[in-house]
Amino acid sequence: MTKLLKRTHMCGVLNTNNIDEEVVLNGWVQKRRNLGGLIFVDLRDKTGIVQVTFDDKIPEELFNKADMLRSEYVIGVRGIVKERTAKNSNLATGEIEVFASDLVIYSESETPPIYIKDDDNVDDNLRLKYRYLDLRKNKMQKNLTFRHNITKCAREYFDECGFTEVETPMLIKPTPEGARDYLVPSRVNQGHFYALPQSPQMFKQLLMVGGTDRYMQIVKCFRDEDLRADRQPEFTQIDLEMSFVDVDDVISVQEGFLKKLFKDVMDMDIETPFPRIKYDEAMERYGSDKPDTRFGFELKCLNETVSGTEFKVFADALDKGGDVRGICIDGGSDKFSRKDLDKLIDATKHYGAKGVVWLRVLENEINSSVNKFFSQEELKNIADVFSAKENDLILIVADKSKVVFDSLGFLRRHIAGKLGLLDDSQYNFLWVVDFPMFEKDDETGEMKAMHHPFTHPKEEDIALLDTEPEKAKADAYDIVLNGVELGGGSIRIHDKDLQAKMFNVLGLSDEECNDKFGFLIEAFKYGTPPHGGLAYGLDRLVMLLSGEPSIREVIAFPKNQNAQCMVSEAPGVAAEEQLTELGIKLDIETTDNE
RNA sequence: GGCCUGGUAGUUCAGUUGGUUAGAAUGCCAGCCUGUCACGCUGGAGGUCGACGGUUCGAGCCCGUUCCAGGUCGCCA
Repeated sequence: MTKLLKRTHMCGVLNTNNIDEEVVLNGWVQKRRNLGGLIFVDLRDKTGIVQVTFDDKIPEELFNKADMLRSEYVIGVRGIVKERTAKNSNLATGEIEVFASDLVIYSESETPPIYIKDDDNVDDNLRLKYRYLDLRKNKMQKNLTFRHNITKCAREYFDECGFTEVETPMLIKPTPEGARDYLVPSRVNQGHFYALPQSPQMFKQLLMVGGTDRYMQIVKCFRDEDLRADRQPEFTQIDLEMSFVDVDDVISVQEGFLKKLFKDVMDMDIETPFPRIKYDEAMERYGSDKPDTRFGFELKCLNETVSGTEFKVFADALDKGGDVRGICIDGGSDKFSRKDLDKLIDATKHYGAKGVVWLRVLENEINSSVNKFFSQEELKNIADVFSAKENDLILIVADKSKVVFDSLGFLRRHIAGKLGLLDDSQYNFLWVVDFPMFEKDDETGEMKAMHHPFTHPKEEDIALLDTEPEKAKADAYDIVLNGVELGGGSIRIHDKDLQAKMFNVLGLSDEECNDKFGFLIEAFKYGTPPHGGLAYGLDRLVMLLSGEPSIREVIAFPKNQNAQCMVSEAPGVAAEEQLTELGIKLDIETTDNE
């Protein structure tokens, strides 16, 4: 065992106040620069980098040892802090350096496959495979600390508000609804499976029945769905539930949290209460249920303006009960060439749009892709809906509503990005409220709960459940920041008759209900407080506040797009004995990593 | 499952119309160097061009198949 030099200071905190102090530092060699009779070593730990200097006043043996140092060697150094003769303003510790008097090499390192540098540009896969090296980057350590500060703030705030952190089980009953479950076989109950929770939803409601009053948990959740830049198979929620509350109560507690959060971790004062917008209005104006309100380009409906038109695309859409809507890009006409427009139009095809009609408002006329079908006067009428002025660009989509909203919602945000209108320093919070209770499954035509089956309808819409359930709105809300859904929740049903009605609309038989939610329904028989809650996507929250483009940057060991852990190579093949013990026979061949 | 982009040195990339020995930067190794901090200078090593097949006198480049990665749509109560 090498001698341990007991650390007295972290590298990144040394400054001119430490001059003439003897310090002991531990860390990794960022870089060695040998100038011949003088060796500089940049020493790094999670706080930063400091320069250690070896000169010819030290014993030759020590100097030679310093010459052996290579990147990522782990060392201990004893030395005296001195003011630098040549200062480095790019380095936080650039005013000083440490003249070494002792050096211990704890461990050597092979040449690392990735650079330990914040601004590197290395293949994601390589970063994930060597995540422990990647994590040595100052930026990654900052992100982990930042995440820690956010969870710390959440625990403090909700504790002050009377919440109790309670752990709910990780091995729960599979639910065939919603996202795909991760299944865990039970050895003791062969042929039976646990699921890993997609959220602690039912258990947190049981806690309310159990008198916990206010619950919070920072909790891992699991969904076996395809990955995205902002979606991992295991992710973390700040999960909350409160008894004896209505929508306003939940919202005001959360606004208090976000205000404190921004003060504590961003040192920013944000204004509360946040604006609230109804779901229908969000769709009408932004084509999205999570609108980014940092810029304009709001949607306008053209159904009336173009009614009676002979242009087949518009007429067809209207005939079929669809919509004709558009957005106006202020001063956008000369920023997008014909080729650019073609690219934009092509990109909207992902969202089902078969085409996009464009209008350029010029000095004395309106140029458009549909000049053949519309008179100048008709085009002018369209432009007037947007109060368009010279050099504006209008983009119109006609199709069924969902396609129109999705396409324009995409175009709106995409174009804002291209025009550099997404200001990272601006934080626009928004509550989207009054979500519909149900959505129709396109394939089966069945009604599905938009949020989940325990969501409370708005008081005035309860009667609609019997007559026109598709029109019923819910006491459900999402918190949206700059176009990203940070969290969502609802007031829950606590009345068993109303719950029965809800299941009825969803087309669930008593048997199905019992099978899926029996224990919750049973619990509700014994005195249930009115309750509601909300859950934040912690990873997204950290991503957004740290300005990272992907949640992988704020998760220590994320999965790659195929849901594999590149470090440990999970998932792996189970041993034959394990499977036998579990009573599981595979009907496919598996091998380890090809 | 669909679509888009990519895969060439340890790493990041370039590679012309298909042409002879596949380049650059950086990293690595060795030597020199006392104020560097992207140290400098000199020299050196380093390649199954993702894989397989095809076309061709000749393939990093063209064609087909396939694997891998990222993004995205579907999916995500």
